[in-house]
Amino acid sequence: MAGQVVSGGAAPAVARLAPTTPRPIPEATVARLATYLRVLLAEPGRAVISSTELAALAGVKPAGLRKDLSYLGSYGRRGVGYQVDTLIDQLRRSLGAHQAYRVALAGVGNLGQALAGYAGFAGRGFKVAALFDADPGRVGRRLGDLMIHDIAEVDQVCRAEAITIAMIAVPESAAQQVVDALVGAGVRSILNFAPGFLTVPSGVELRRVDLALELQILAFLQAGKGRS
Amino acid sequence: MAGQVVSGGAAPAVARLAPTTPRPIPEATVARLATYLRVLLAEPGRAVISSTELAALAGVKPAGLRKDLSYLGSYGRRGVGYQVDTLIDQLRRSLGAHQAYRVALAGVGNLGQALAGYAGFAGRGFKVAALFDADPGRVGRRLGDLMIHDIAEVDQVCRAEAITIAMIAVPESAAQQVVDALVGAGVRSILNFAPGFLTVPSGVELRRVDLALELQILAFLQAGKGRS
DNA sequence: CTATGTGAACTCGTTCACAGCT
DNA sequence: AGCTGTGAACGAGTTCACATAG
Repeated sequence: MAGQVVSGGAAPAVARLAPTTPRPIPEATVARLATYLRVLLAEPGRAVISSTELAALAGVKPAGLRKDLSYLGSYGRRGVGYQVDTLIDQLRRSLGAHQAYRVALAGVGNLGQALAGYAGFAGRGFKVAALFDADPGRVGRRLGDLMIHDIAEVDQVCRAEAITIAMIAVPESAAQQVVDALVGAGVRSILNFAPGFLTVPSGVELRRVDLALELQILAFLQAGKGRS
Repeated sequence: MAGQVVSGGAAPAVARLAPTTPRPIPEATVARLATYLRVLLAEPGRAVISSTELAALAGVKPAGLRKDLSYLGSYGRRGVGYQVDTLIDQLRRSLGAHQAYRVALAGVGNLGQALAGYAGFAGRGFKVAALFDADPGRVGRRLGDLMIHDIAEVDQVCRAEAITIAMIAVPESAAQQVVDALVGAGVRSILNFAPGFLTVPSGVELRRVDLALELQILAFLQAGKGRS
């Protein structure tokens, strides 16, 4: 299943026996681990931090934080806390955040342009490295320092750039065929901003961000149906 | 908080009079209900639909769909299926989607401008009705058909417009004080696009959309998938 | 004595199988 | 017979309490 993806070369020199990572990490935990990493990086000049302190900064409970961290092994000192730089390193390793990912973006309309210029990606290890659109009026133009390619070139460009992660912000009617094209181009992870149900082959991850849905949930809660 | 969950167990002898929802609806179900509504609205000229058909369109399993719909009462006909217009009406009512919500948007930068112009909101019952920013270079300018107000005017404008839902797309460093200002202005539901942990008083709902986080989860799944 | 690591209880949501209308 | 409605089993994830290490 795992298609070999050539990225930059260099095989990991030491295949060290993992001291720990026996358990599968729940996705909810992964999301929080990313939060802990972000918080720690924003807390400079700190040598050691306790679960209570870090939990407060991240908005979770201490016990839950310790359980989350336990998934990546025992990197805390009992009676002391966690060594910050060690913890950052382990979080980066577990999240795969030790490298910078280059992502493709399909759909350079209203939302797509914002994603292409979103400053929040860079600091978290992501760089929008290729733009695609189907509109002839957009293809060939530049956005920031990138040229907008025709969606038909997705295969050529993604393989040349070794891109395996993509975001799509195209109209719902075009979403499925764009997904198919991306998958055909070797993309294995897709973040979809279009509403609607899309299918991908097994081995490809698809996540959806539905902006209107988030508002609908808020409206529901406000209407008092989910009272506390 | 969620009180004791009284699991089902209605005695047959007790006549049930209220047509309204007796059980609390899980948030995960609410999200799917909104999906069913969207799918149904995109399926015109259809009188009746079965759980199997609707489930296929929404990408869920038939049994799960029936359980979801059961939270809003029994509006299906056994042996037949669901009356589409009745179902749409009930979904709208339960979701609070029978009315159009007017939402405020704080932060009219890169992402904020995209949200202000996002076409997907209108069809789902939301209209961006007020814009705010702290940058003097933006305040007073127009975006679409709205004027950008100074964030200091949030109280005045939100109360005048009776706005109770807001989105914030401001830098992380300003997010908490913007939230505080919105809450002070009577906003009870906030969708936050800034990373970071924010606090709100009880009675106010806060949801977060972290774009970089979604990519990080994808990167994790791609790199270190639980299997081993 | 302090703070971590984790088994175990508990809560919440999903899946299943079948009972109950039409 | 067909399809819905739902109790009950199941599983994932969270919380808790305490054993454990420094």
